[in-house]
Amino acid sequence: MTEAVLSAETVFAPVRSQTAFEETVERLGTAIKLGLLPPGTRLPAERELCGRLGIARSTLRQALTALTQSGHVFAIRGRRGGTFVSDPQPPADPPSPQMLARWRDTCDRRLAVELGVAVLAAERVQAEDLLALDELERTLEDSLEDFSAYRQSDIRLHVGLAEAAGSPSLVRAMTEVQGAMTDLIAYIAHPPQVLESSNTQHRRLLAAVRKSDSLGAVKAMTEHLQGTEHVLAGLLPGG
Amino acid sequence: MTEAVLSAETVFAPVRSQTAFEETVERLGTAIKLGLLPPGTRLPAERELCGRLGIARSTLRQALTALTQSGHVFAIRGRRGGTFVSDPQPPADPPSPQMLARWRDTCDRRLAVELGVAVLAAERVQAEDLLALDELERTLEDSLEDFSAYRQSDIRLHVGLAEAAGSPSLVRAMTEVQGAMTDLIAYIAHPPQVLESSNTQHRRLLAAVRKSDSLGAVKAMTEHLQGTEHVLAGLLPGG
DNA sequence: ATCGAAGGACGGACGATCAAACCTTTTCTC
DNA sequence: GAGAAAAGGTTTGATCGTCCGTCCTTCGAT
Repeated sequence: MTEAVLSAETVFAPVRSQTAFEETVERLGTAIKLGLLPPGTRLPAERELCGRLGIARSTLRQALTALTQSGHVFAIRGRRGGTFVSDPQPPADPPSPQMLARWRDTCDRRLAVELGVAVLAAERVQAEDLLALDELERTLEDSLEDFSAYRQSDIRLHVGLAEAAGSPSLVRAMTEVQGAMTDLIAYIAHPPQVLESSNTQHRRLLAAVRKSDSLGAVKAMTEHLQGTEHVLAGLLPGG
Repeated sequence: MTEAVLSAETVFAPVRSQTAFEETVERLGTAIKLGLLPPGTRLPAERELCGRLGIARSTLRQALTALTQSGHVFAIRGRRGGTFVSDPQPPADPPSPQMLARWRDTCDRRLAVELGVAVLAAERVQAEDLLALDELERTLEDSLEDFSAYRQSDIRLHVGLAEAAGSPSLVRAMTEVQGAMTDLIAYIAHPPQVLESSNTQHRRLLAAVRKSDSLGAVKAMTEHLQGTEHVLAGLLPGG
């Protein structure tokens, strides 16, 4: 009976109606911040992109204008013009208070996505996926001194795992949740030794995935995520 | 490099902008179908509910009208009136073609949510939660002959676990994904022996959660979900 | 010099949503 | 029995987001 009441809390919680404009800014902005669309990348032409996104061109232009003003993209007119990802990217802005207030919930969501991805990747990974993932892991080894570069490749690795898991929803969820995590950890110092231990976990994770060892992948991933969570718990309120 | 292309596929995928009206019908309808709002339940008064949902009263009424016409709720006027969940509920309509086409993706999403919930519940469950979960598990034992009743309690158990996990997002995600699963499995026969083995897995799951054995919970949950997936794989295309 | 492909700008139409009233029904209270 | 109160039901107008179509501007390729 107390259960019905608890569920009702979430059933009757506010409906979050993002507009197409907001959602587009979010999607493109996150992809850019995560490095999924690296600096210099040319976006599809407006007339094509609005079709792909399923929105009107005017709505897409609103989003692109916002991203232009925030410095994430710039436009070049004329033939061979287009909209390009800026280089360098503008500095990330500090996490919002609401973001900080919900940091644990964000970590929980991330946990779910990453565990699901770990299990499915272990079940479904292809040889070619493993080659790409190994390459990314090697890149990570060489980026211990540059957190920005490290984080970029780290994201690629995790999103790459989601792609190897073969679930479109989980790829989407992974990018969303990595975007949220990036906002949280951008301002936190990550000394090389922390990244080193993170890499150890990456290796264990990939080894388990290679052996199709779902449980091993879960174990490695759990430890991997606990590292982040402990750091955040020490620095943020409500830890 | 091939990776950037793959990610772009999902980055540029259509933005799905549900209207407040649609989202409200979905939320309330799912909660009702899942039994989170049992027949006879009185919803909060319109003037209060629209405030809680963060929408205008006219929008809420659109949603309530839709749910009334589909037979899920009915309204009584006058003082002491209100909007009530119908008893009995209208029969579920068959899964849509798109639903069937994406069934594997739905299972993947479910896997992620359930694994995350399993791990977090094992870490955070309270004694009182365990009492309620045990009670639900006992109810399940007595419902082997009535799949409708079984499914209802099954959902309660899984949502209850999500609540024990203490993550609002995961409670929401769990109800969403259980709603999707319900659409998929409503028309599939579930003989008592299948439910019996499902119960065995429930017991193992709860035992692991009780021992704060995250890995055991993951293992039990994985096996539990594989049962469903195998059944679906045998009956639906793309298996 | 011209054409084509790209971004840029404008305006009308439409639908979803909101806000604020007001109406009708029923029950509780005095 | 006469309100008052609490609920659903109705109406109206304004606002905003979005779509669609059209046209303008820029500039590299031919």
